[in-house]
Amino acid sequence: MANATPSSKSKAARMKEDTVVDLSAIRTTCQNCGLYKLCLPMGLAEGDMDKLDKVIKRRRKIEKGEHLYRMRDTFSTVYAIRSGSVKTYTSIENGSEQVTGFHLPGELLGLNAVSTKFHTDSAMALETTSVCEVPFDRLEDLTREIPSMQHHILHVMSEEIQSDHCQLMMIAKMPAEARLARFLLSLSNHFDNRGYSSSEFNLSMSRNDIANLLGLAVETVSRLFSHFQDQGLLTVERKHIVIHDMDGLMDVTTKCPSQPLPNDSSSNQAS
Amino acid sequence: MANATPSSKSKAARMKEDTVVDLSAIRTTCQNCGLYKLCLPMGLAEGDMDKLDKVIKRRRKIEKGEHLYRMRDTFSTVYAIRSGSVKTYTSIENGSEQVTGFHLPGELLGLNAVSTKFHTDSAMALETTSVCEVPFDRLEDLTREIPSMQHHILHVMSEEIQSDHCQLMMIAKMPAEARLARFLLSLSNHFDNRGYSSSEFNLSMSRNDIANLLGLAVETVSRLFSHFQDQGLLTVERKHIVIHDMDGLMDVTTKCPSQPLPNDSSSNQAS
DNA sequence: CGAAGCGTTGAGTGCTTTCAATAGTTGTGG
DNA sequence: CCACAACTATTGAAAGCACTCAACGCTTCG
Repeated sequence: MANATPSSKSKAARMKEDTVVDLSAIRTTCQNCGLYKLCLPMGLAEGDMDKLDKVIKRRRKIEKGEHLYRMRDTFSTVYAIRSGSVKTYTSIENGSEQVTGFHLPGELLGLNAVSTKFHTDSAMALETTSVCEVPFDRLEDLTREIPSMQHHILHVMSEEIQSDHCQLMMIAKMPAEARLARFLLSLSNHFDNRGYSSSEFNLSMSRNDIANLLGLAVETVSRLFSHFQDQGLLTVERKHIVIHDMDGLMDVTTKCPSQPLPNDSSSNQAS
Repeated sequence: MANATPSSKSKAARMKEDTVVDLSAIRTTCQNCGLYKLCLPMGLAEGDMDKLDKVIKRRRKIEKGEHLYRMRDTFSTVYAIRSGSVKTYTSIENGSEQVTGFHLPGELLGLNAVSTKFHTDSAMALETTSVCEVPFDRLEDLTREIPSMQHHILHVMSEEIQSDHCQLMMIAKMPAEARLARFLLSLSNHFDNRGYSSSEFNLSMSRNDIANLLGLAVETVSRLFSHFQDQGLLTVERKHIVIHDMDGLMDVTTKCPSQPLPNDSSSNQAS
C-alpha cells in the first residue's frame, strides 16, 4: 500500500521519509522522522525522545514476502513501520488463515503479544518494507520512567481492539459490496493522513488477502471491483486504484439490509 | 450464563461465592474471593493484595438489563464480575449493534477504554449480576508500585485481541453450525474452569444475542439448536442446555468447507 | 518462451436469510 | 387470578447473495 501515488501536489510529509534521512545521514532520530506523530512518541518531552532514540534499532529492511515475526515466535521486539506495508494474520489448527489487518507507515506492530511471551499472529511484508525495531524489555523499562509511554502502549492496544470490533461488525452485518467499499475508504483515509493522495493509490496486497480480510471469496472481490468500475465509482487496473466518487462509495457502505432504523429499544433489552 | 446448573458433585469453588462471604461478613477481600485467580491479582504478594483491596469497591449489584457502562460514557472504572453475566456490544452510526462478547465471573471489563477516556462499547447485565468496581486512576497508581499489575492489565487486553481475532476467523470462515458448536464448547469450557458442570448449564443470553455474536440470523440459531438435538449431540429446552456428545460437537466445529489441508505454501506468499 | 501465479468472468449450486405464521413465555393490570 | 399484550422462540417456504467450480487472459520470472 505504501507505494501510493505521490500526488503531484503532496505535502511536506512526503519528502521526509527519504530525503531528510539520507541527507543528515549520520543518525536518524525520532524527532526528524516524518512519522513521529503516528508512531511511538506521543507527547514525549525532548529528554524522553532522546532516551527512546537510544533504544531503537533503526531501519531494518524486509523484503516482500519476508516475515517480521511469525506466530509462536518468542516475543522480544516491537516494530514500527517506516515505509512499505505489512499484513498480519493468524492461523488456526486446521491450517486456514485469517488476515487480521494491513499496516502502513507509522503503525506499531507486535504489541498484542505483550504478556504472552509468544506472538499470536504473523506479520509479513507486502512489499519492500523498512522498520524500526524496539526491544520490548528496554521499552518496558522506559515505561517506568516515562508515564506517557505506558499510556501510548495501552492506546495502541485499545485501538486494535476497537479496530477488531469494527471489523467484526463489518463481516457480521454488511453485504460484500459494503465491506469492500469500506475497506477502500479506510485505505483512502489512511493515505490522506500520511500526506498521500486519498483518491489515487496502489494496493500492495493481493485480491486474495483483501478477500481474506473481508471474509469473502477472491472471485467476489474481483467482481465487486468490476461493478464499482461499471458504476463509475472508481477505476481499477490491477493494483492501481483511482476513486472518482468518494460520496458514492460512502453510500455503498451504508447499504446494510436490516437497518433497525433510529427506532431504538429493539435489541437493547436483556434476554 | 452464570446460573449454571450447580452440578450436584461440584467443587469447592461453588460455595465460596456466597457462603464464605456471608459468614465472614465484615469485609470481603480478594484473598477469600473464589475468583481471585481469574480476576485482577495475578501473582501478587500479600502486601500487594492488601493495597489492591483498599482500592476496590465491592459488590455493586446490577439488575438484568441494566448497564455497567455505555458507549461514550467517560471511562473511570474497571469492573470485575463476581457473579452473573454480562454482554458487551458496540453500535455503529446506522444504529445496528454488534455483540462483541459474553462475560462470566472472574472477567475484567472496561479495560479496552484505557487511553481513550471514553468507553467504546457498552456492557449490559444479562441477569442479576454483582461486580467489583475498581477506580482506574487508583489502579493506575498501583501499576507503578506493583509491576505485575501492569503486566496483568496488558495481559487482559492482549487476550481480548486474541479472542477478537478468533471471533473474526470464525465468522469469516466457518459455516453456521460450526460457529454455534464452537460457541457452546467455549461456554462449556468456561464453566468447567469455574467449577461448574461443563455438560449442563443455562444460557443467560437470548437467541438474538447469540445470533448477533455469531453473525447469524436468529432463525438460523434456532434451527441449529434443533438440528443438534436431532443428531443427539445435545438437549436444549429454552435456556437449558445438556451436552451429550462433546466429541461430536468438536467434530462439527471442524466442518469447514475450504480446508487448504496441510498442503501449505498456499496463501503464505506475498501478493 | 513456457511455467506458475494472479486476476477476471461465467454458470450453477447452496447455505443462510427474509418473510410469515404459530406457539410458548413473561409481565402487567383489571 | 386470569386475560391480554409484548416479547422470545420455533418452524416452514421461498428467495438471494455469495460461494464453488471452471475456464481463460494477463503478468512475472526463470
